[in-house]
Amino acid sequence: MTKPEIRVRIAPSPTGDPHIGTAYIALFNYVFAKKHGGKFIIRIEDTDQTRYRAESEAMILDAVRWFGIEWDEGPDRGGEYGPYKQSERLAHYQKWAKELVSKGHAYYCFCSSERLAGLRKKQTENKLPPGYDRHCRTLEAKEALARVEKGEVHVIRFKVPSSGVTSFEDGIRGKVEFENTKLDDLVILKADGFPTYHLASVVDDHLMKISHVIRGEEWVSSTPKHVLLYQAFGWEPPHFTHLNLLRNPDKSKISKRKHPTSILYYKRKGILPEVLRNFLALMGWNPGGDQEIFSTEEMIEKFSWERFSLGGPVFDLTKLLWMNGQYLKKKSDFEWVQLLRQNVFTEDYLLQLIPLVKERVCAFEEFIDNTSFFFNGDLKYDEAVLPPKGVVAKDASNWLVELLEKLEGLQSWTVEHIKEACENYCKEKEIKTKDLFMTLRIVISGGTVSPPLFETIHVLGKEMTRRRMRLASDSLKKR
RNA sequence: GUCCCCAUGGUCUAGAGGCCUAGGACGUCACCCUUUCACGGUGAAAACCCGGGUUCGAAUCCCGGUGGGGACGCCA
Repeated sequence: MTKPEIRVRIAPSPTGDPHIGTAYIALFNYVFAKKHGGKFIIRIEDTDQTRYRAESEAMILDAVRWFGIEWDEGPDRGGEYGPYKQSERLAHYQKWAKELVSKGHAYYCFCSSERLAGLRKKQTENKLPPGYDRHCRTLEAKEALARVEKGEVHVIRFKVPSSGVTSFEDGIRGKVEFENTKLDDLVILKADGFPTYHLASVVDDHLMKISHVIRGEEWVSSTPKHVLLYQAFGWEPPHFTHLNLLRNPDKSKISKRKHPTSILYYKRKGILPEVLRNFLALMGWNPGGDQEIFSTEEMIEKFSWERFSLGGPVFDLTKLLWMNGQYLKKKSDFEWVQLLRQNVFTEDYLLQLIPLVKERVCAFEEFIDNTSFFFNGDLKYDEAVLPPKGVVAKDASNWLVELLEKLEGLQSWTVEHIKEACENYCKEKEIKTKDLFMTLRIVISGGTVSPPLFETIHVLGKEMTRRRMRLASDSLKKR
């Protein structure tokens, strides 16, 4: 008998920027797979049509590739168990959801979102744990089917047993138990025919022969639901391992409001991918002893879950920067030239910059001065001049926060969209464009003189813009 | 509110009952090196959440509290 193959996956959902948490989870999945000669798979979980961003999928794949871990199967390279995009696998989920209905493990539910919202509100007000009241669970199967056939809007819910205990063996936490009475009947198939995460991941993990599910701690409390689903299907569940979540400096789950979370930010900043891997590895794991600098190959060689400690690690930019310096010092001068050409002075970036400064530069000696803020990280400027005359610091801080939200919501990062968002915001808030734009100019460029604002923001990119606006609004708030 | 997870300096961590006078790293401070800055070197301040057990002995095991986090969506 040969041992079953180790197969692990990451399942990012294309709803925004490639997330540092994805890189973290990916690293441990990858290392675990390589340690045991297994396969590492990427599956795109695009089952939420409302939050779906077309450009996000390619960005995530590119970011993971940059991060330096290669996948064996995935949406772009296929594999034996494809397709690797959930939106292309809808038939599976519908089939298996109906299977559960016919076996009596799931039922049609016709409750409206309004009813559910009202229910939740009432439960919360009465200090009860929110959850579905199983209103449709007792419907006659025949009657329900008739309503479905009539075209009534419905979802499919899973029938959680009303007694008993569901447990699983976590790879690093040991046995975790939940009482079934504490679980509610989760939706597995939405009204639009798309599956929820719970159904899709269980079906796919089974179909793709995933042996170990290594994911973030936020999934611990839904794992019993997944185990129950496996049981209902009559499938063998995979091994589950839940990693601690990366934290903001205030210990809450890492979030872009409080900490840069985009992988692109770190890339843009000039962090080497091998440093990010080394640093992330240290968030919970270490090779033993005092060694802190190590390659991913070394990590694979020495890896075991026994050396993984729980407790949410705060992601410390300062130490990351120190480590990056350690690596950079060891690079040869020639390697530096290569790295600078590949990461900083790229043809592509220079071509974006030149049109912005061409008219204001008479000789190349002026080029650096005119573009330095495009290459710098966090800027230094006199905060006193940030709020326009007659505006209090706190208001200016709010402008930045609110405008940033608008910019985050943009469907694409184009000059037109940025311009529109900024101008609309001024109109909405009855702010003088001159006031907002000067503040913004200083925040973005560090000075009162710069190339055209929207073009500048566009070229600077979302990650840096976000960082500078957040930093500025935070320090304004404190004034 | 309910359930689940976690708990060593400000931060990342070592520590698997005596090796702990709790080790390393980042950061901080001081000094040295140096025309400056940085690097580098030396040193310092800084932690076992609290209370009960178990044990000859507990940072380490058990229980309870406290604290932090996560989850409770037709989001993942």
